[in-house]
Amino acid sequence: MRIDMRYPAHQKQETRERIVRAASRHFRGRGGEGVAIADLMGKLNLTHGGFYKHFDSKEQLFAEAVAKSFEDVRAGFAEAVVKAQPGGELRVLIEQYLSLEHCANPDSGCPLAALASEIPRYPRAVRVKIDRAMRDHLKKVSECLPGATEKDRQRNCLVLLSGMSGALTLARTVADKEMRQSILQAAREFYIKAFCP
Amino acid sequence: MRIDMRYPAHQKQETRERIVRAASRHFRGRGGEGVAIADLMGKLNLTHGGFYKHFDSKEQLFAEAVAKSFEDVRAGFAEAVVKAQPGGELRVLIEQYLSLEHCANPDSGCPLAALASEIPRYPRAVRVKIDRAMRDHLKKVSECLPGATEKDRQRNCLVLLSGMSGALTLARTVADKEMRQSILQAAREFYIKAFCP
DNA sequence: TGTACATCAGTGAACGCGCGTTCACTGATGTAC
DNA sequence: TGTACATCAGTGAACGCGCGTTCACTGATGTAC
Repeated sequence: MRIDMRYPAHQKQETRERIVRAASRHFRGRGGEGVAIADLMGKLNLTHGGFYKHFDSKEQLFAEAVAKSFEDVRAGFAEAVVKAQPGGELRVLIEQYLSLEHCANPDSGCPLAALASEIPRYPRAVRVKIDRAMRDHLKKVSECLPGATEKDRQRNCLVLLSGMSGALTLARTVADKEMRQSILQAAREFYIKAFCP
Repeated sequence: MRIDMRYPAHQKQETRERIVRAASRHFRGRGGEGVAIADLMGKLNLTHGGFYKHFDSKEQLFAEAVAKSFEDVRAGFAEAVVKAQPGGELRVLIEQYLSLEHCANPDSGCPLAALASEIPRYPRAVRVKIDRAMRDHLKKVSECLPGATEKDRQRNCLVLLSGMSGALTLARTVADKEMRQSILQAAREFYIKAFCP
């Protein structure tokens, strides 16, 4: 009897990560119900059947993909922030978040803006996972914010991030380009004034 | 040959309105894809086939229902505002919007918070219709806001409404009740300080 | 070094269900005469 | 006042499609000996 029959290679892990990465973009771009497993796998030159070798369900993938999206966004923040002059980090963060570019590219942007209104409708297990990722995100981003105590900074961060995501979503909703611009601009000015020392 | 064969009664109009009203609640509560025509009609003791005597498509209904939702919300505002002491209208509006009650009842609440992130994915025709309703809403609500010119007030209104809807959506997303409370409270304090003279 | 073989990621057909939309129909309404 | 009949809101079976999930399979990997 064999007891030590090892599985081959770590390639599985890699495939799994490719799926999550692709899903993260697709979900943000098209919403939870706009993404079909077969399509998603097809984009990676895989067939849909294999999906269940990696995930229990589409919902599980959704939760992981959203969590991953927060990390993505933070990476984008970090990139922008190092280019900022000292003291101007927060301003850069706000300007980037409320940019036309972010507005036009939901699939690589903030998952809160892209998916927020559908998340509350997912089952608790999914939401708990997303919740954790979000708190983590909040905690990390709050380091850039003003506030005497950590609690203060986190409260500010909550308000800033939710406010900006609301403004971005609103901008994406309106059909008129000019209106979109002016929403973004008004929000930029407001949040910079409110939060940048 | 008869030329003047009138249709019977105005009852059709009434049915149509009942459908829009029910849809307005259902869509807010479950999202665009969470509502099935047959279900919706069933709730009104009608069968699904008749739906197409009133609407071209589900999307058309969605657009109308969302537009209707804005009116609903305004009616709720108006009700709260008359109870406020003079000068305190805006504060009441903010407190009501960011209340636990609004948070717990998306189906009778703000469509922006309930549906915002899926609207951008609808075809242009739908968005244009929703857009018009939203501008109308904005214009009317902006009368309660501070600001020297009408443009100023509208800009403020844009920022306030989008910000609050972001905060409300975030509160609905988190799984933990205490966190939900503290999001709402932080946002309430912030927006009251920022906008109430 | 070579051969048998267990494992398991990935394949693709099939299942089953939900649901938007169509369509032939029914029966109540109310006008024409 | 009564009767024939056109209209059309509402019915419910049927169609067709998309899609999540399952399952028997294949073939490459790499271990055992």
